[in-house]
Amino acid sequence: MTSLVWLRDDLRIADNPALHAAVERGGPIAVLYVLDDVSPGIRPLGGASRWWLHHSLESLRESLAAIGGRLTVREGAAGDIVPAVAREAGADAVFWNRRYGASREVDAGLKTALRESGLEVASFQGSLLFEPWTVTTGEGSPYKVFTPFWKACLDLGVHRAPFDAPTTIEGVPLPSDTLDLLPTDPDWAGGLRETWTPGENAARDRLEQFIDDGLGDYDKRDQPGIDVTSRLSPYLKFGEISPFQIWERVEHGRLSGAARANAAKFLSEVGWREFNATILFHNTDLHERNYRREFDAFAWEPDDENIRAWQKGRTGIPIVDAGMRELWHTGYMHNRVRMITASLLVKNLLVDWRVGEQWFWDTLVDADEASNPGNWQWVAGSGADAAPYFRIFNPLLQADKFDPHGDYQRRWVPELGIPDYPDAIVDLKASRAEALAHYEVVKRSK
DNA sequence: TGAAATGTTGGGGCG
DNA sequence: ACGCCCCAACATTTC
Repeated sequence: MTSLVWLRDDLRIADNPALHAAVERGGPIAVLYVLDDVSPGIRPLGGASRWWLHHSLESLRESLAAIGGRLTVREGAAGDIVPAVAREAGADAVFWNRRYGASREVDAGLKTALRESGLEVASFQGSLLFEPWTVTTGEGSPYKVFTPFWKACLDLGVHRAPFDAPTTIEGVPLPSDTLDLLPTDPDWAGGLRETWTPGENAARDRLEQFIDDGLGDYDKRDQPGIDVTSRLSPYLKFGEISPFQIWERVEHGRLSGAARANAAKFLSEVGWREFNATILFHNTDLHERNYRREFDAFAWEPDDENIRAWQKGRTGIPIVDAGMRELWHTGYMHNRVRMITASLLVKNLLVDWRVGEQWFWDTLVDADEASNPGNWQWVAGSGADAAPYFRIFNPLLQADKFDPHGDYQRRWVPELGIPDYPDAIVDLKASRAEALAHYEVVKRSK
């Protein structure tokens, strides 16, 4: 009567439907995480994400140990390892929470194979409030525009409250690989350590702190110099907190008047995560291919020197350099600045959005299979409900508008105002005109 | 979840 | 006092 719970992007013990099902079933529970960089449809984690994962697994190991459980970690192809560990554990049931990208084919194959060998297998809804196939237009097709999508979701309603964490489980000790996912030589993770505490307990603390200190001023969230965003994205990406827990706390928990006034706006940002996941479900190659195919005709003009200047935060445009340096140092960038830096790369520098998407994938601790390419395509104009291509940010005006006192820019670019701060690598007026000229091809091939 | 170009309006200076 | 012009300020259109 042993169950195996296979964890992926759900590294938590509270509100974990697969773990909950195993607890309800009774008997010993083996908990497995597989670091799988090899199965088809898997996109290997970037460096910053691997750093986060390392600490997240440590945290999970402690949380499980505190209630009697054990965490087994293995490295390799999940399709081989999950059945093998099920055998080692003597499990007759395997539970997991569903994924929604290309790797779900791995899961489907496993479900069939495990059932054929006589095991009970069940998958659960753990990381999305609304599963992609349940949100459709009147015609039964997926939504392409956020606002009607989110309205349809709200009409459906969130169908369950979070599950409590189990208070005690009987773990199954199994041999475990030792994963060291931390960077060495050089150790570039100093800024990440200063900035973040991965893990389920820290996720809960972060949510509470956001509700106390951020949500009431959430109408100022577009200002990167003011710390009012939730910063929950990496916790959500690794499933250290679930959207059900966020929903429950914000929609039904105690809030100040000001926080209550901003609750719907914040939850709609959670809605964008749902929207991108739905787009990914229907377009599993989202990070490789234009959602709007007419953008295949766009003639990108990548230039290695420009790309390097952008990556290193040496474009000579203060708000852009600030953002790229925040990213490099902390594994994170304020959302408004993500839009500004992305716009410069794609529109002023005419670099294919996939180049920027890959850089963010490698450097963000919250790099998400759906949100990262979804948002890059949003900026590029090639995505679902995207910003029109001709909507080109002027990064200097954006900086005036959203960092009017320069607090954010000076924080990350301290040499501002000193003579050795470089000139801009691109003429904003001329490159804007050139971008619009390039866009003509896309318009014609529509 | 823009920006720039172009158009319109109206107050005030001034002949 | 009047008309003309200038030009912010705002609105609309275009990309």
